Amino acid sequence: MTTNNLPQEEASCPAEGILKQLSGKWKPQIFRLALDGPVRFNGLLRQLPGSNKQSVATALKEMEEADILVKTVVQEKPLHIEYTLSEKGLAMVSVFRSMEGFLS
Amino acid sequence: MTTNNLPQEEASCPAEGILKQLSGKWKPQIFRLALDGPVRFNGLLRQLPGSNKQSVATALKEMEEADILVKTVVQEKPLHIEYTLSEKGLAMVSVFRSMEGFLS
DNA sequence: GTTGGTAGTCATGTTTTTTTGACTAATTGA
DNA sequence: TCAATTAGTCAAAAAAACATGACTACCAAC
Repeated sequence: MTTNNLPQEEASCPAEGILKQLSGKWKPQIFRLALDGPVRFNGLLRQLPGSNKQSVATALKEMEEADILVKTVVQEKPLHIEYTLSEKGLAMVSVFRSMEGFLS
Repeated sequence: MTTNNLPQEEASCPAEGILKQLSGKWKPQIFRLALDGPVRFNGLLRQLPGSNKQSVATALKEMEEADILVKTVVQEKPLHIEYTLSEKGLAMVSVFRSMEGFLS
């Protein structure tokens, strides 16, 4: 058999994939805002000073792909899109909480 | 008074600093190896295929500065240097464990 | 029909992170 | 004294992440 053709990360450190899903310049803050309720693209742009469309769009897409956020088209006027924490996302609160003990 | 001159990260998301201390291409794996006992510079280079001196040196320095690892000169022959998990580093195991529930 | 809000994409440029390869310097064993 | 092992540093290049500005497309109000 072949020895190991998984990306070395996953093989040697299970936490590494999760770490990647959560890190980046805007993801932690988006996560945090999503804890307070559904977030929206333009809303995030306003709530995250210094951010930009491209970066927010990328973060949202990656967090959706990682099944942290769920994207929903809301059939109300004005028609818009909401991003909500998935069950997995919600469960990840424990990860964030475990980090809050280390405020230097 | 001034409103808020902290780096926005720390202000808006406490976990963000810790996330930064743990993320990077090699830090999680170094952390994991350090769980099994003291690690050494050349040893890490051998144990982390694809790594390089510069990156390992930087990771070790940053993890030392973040008080995750403690650097010790071991007065044995051959005289060498060991990096051991600090108390804080050891406590951070809980952070890694909290992530291990999310293996996709 | 023009303005303004929704949610983006695309190409490009800048900045940060990571890698490469050469080099240093002390210690040890033959 | 020569070679190997220890643990790095340094400058430069490559790769990845992030930012900028222009543009698209849909819908609603005026």
